[in-house]
Amino acid sequence: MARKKAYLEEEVIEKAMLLFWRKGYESTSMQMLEQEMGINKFSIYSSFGSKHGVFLESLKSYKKKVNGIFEKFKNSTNGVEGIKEFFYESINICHQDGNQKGCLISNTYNEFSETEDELVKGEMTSFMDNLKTLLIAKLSMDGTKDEKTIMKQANFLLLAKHGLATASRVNSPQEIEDYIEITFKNL
Amino acid sequence: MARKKAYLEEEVIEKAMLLFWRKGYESTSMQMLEQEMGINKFSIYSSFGSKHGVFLESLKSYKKKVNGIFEKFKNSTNGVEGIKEFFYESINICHQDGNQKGCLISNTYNEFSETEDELVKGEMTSFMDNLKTLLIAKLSMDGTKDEKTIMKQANFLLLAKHGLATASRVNSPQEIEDYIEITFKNL
DNA sequence: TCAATAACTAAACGATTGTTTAGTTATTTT
DNA sequence: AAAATAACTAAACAATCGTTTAGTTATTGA
Repeated sequence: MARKKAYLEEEVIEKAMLLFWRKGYESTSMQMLEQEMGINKFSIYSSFGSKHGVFLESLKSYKKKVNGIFEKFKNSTNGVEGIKEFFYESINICHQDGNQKGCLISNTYNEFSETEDELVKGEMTSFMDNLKTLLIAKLSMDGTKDEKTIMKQANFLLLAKHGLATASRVNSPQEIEDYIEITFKNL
Repeated sequence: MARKKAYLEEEVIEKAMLLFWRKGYESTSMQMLEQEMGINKFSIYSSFGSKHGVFLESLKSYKKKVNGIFEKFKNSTNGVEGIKEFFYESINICHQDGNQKGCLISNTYNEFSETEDELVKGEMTSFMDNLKTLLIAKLSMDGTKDEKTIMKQANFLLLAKHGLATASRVNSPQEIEDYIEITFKNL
């Protein structure tokens, strides 16, 4: 055939993801992406079609990153304690490398909430829906709570998780620690 | 002297604020501001110097808007119950006019957290610090809690308030209602 | 070895960003 | 009424945005 690609798409997307994670979508330019991904615009466009395409692939890459702790949470059998562990592990990812860049999913959720980008928003919504279903399952595990309580607590935790991810960009570790402790005190 | 201004700066800033509130800073263009404020670029620049200047004035305008409920909270004498009322009134502002645009302060906090804009970030931080001081005062009111507990609960509520304001853009009223209910059950 | 083909470089694309400026209109004071 | 002055209109500014395209380089299969 012809010349081979001098880069692996998976690798350059990982780099793009890290940039989007730090800066958000709108504030990241193609110029920055060129530099960070180490390939030029032509290559970016021939591999991913558009800036939007790079972003969607970056979201996939991030999901792979969190998939480990998500699977572990899915397989946990210790109810509320499993949820708490999941929260702590999620926060650890947010603080990775000493950064405070939050969670890419939550950041994206916030940034795109007022846009018309139904594709990205759909990705976010499905993620939240999956999390809610999982929370309900874990809360039901010990069999002591009625359905109404379970639904309320699931909504509470869903919002807490999103708020926590967002807050991890600006709040101190102590504030976050205190928040988690009290959140799980009465469940 | 000479010709009079055909607009009131206070009025056009109110309109700019509503636009920033809806779209955020970066996604709002001068073209949009012209249209929304009803005056042209020259007038905007002669009155406020720059887009950044318009934004800072808009933040002031928003603070005036929330100042009422903030003062009421400051003067409340019923401890935790006063905090809860303050939370509900804050959420009502977020959902004003049937919109779901969150709280401009929290939105700005999120959008600017990774920028170098120390001016805007300073405004946000001082706002949060004031809130924290106030929360500590209200939590101390009944005199039953030790200092350590008070600090933890203040951190918890600070994060809850920010998370709530952020979540109000994307979560349903039911989810928010459930969140507040359980949040205050844990105190 | 050589035509075929895909990946590369680099420059330019039109559109839009925030900002400025030249020229016109309206109001004020003497 | 006329000179002075500030607010207005509208066009253009340079810079940057995401995207495309023409031309070159490297690798492939025949």
